This record gives sequence, structure tokens and C-alpha cells, in this order.
Amino acid sequence: MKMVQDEVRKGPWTEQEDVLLVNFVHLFGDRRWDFIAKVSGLNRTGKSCRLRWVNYLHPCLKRGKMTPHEERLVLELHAKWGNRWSRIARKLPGRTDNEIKNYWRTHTRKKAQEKEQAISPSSSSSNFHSSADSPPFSDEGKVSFYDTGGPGMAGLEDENGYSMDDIWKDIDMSEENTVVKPLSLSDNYSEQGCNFSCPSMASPSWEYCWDSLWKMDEERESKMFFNTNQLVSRYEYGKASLTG
DNA sequence: AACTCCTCCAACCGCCAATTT
DNA sequence: GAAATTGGCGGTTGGAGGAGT
Repeated sequence: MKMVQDEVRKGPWTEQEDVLLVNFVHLFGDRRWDFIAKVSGLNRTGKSCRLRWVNYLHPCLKRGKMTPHEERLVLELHAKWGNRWSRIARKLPGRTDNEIKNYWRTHTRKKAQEKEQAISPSSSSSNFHSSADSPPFSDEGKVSFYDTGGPGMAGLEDENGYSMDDIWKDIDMSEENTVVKPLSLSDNYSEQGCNFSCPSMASPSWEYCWDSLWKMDEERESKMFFNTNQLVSRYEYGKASLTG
């Protein structure tokens, strides 16, 4: 017989769920999502937990508007890699693939509309009928660099005086320096305590991660620790159910 | 003030790849 | 090596809230 509790929850996450998830990720690392989903008592799928963590709860996430530099980087990397959002995201510390994807969609649509108006102010039919798939930024008469990999923007300088050469240098550096180390449980239970990593960050600093993790507003923070007892009892329950 | 449109963003879905059994 | 399971990615959707009319 099926209990109501067994039904998988969907939709927006509650703060309590967030707290639980954060703490269980601290305990078990950010890899074993199905396991975490079960042990935590969250009636969520592993996928859902992972998504929530990656897109919202991860301590290294930046909030707020994209900077001009980031915007330029997104444009350029999209030109290079196309819709490889996760790959692009790895080059923008603190930004998620979802965020970049959303940004791209919104802005390509906007640009497409502007472009459409500029090209044919009187015409309602458009060459950009699928704006998200046919990026509109390319200039008239040029082959769209979004399809070809780009005409090469090296030498251009953005608002911050950051040239594309600099950007590519950064990218190359970070590619060299980024060591994607497979995580294991033992890694997560290192002497540093129940750690979790920021594998997607170009030059992650654990201190930085911690710092930003707990920069959440105080109310939320206090709630989180207020719930610690609840968490512990759940954890004990989870452990017991695992060990028998 | 009420309505519509637009933007932003969180979350789900389906597919595929990687890993485990 | 095959099958099953899990994780990751890209596409898409729907709701909230702000801006414009």
C-alpha cells in the first residue's frame, strides 16, 4: 500500500527543504543525489535535489545582474561553443547554466525583436521566427558567428577595458588550472570536516565558498540553525535506516 | 486603479552519457 | 559485456512581479 508521504514532491522548495538539503549535502557531498534524496527524507527526486543545489543553494553562486564583462563573455563563449550552457557556466564563476540560459533566452529574444523592427518596420513576418535558436546579434551581411564559431572578437574591448585577448587568456588559464577531481565519500569526509567542493569554479577557494554561503540573510541563517535539531534527528533516522 | 505585456527565474521533462551492478 | 541505475545537460514551461498603457 502506498502512503501519501511516498509521493514525490514537486514545485517550489520550502525553506525547511532547503535547510535539509544543504545540511545533507554537507554530510554526503554533492554527488550522490539519489542517496541524499532518500536519506534526507525529502520526498524529492535526486534530480530535483541536484538542481536545487546547483541552481540555488550552492555557496559559490553569485546573485544579481550579469556584469558587462560577464555578458560579453557569455556572448563570446556562446559564439564559440553554442548552446553548451554548462560549459559556458564553468567559465563564469558563480553563474549557473540555468542562469546563463535564461539570460540568453531573454536577451536574444529582445535583440531579435529590436532587429526585426530595424530590418522591416512595416513587415510582421520575420526571419527570426525562432529567436532563441537563431541568435540575432550578427551584423547584416555577415555570417552569423553564432553558427560558425564567431568572427573572432579578439582585440575588442569591453566597458571595463577588458579585451577579448584578456578574456581568452583567462579562459585558457582556468582550463589549465581546473582539475576536475572525482569526488568520493572519503574526500567529503576529509579532516576538514564534511566538506563539499566547488568543482565548477575556475579558481575556487573554500574559504570564499563558506564566506558566501553564510552571507544569506540573518533570518534565514537563524532558521537554518534553529532547525539543526530536527536535522540531526532526521539524520540519525536516516543513518539507522541505512545501517539497519 | 486596472489591465496587459514583458522579463526574470525556478523548476520540470526528456534524452543521453557515465557509472555501477 | 549487458542491463540497470544515476547524474548531467539542454530545452521548455509557468508563475511572480515590474513596467507600460
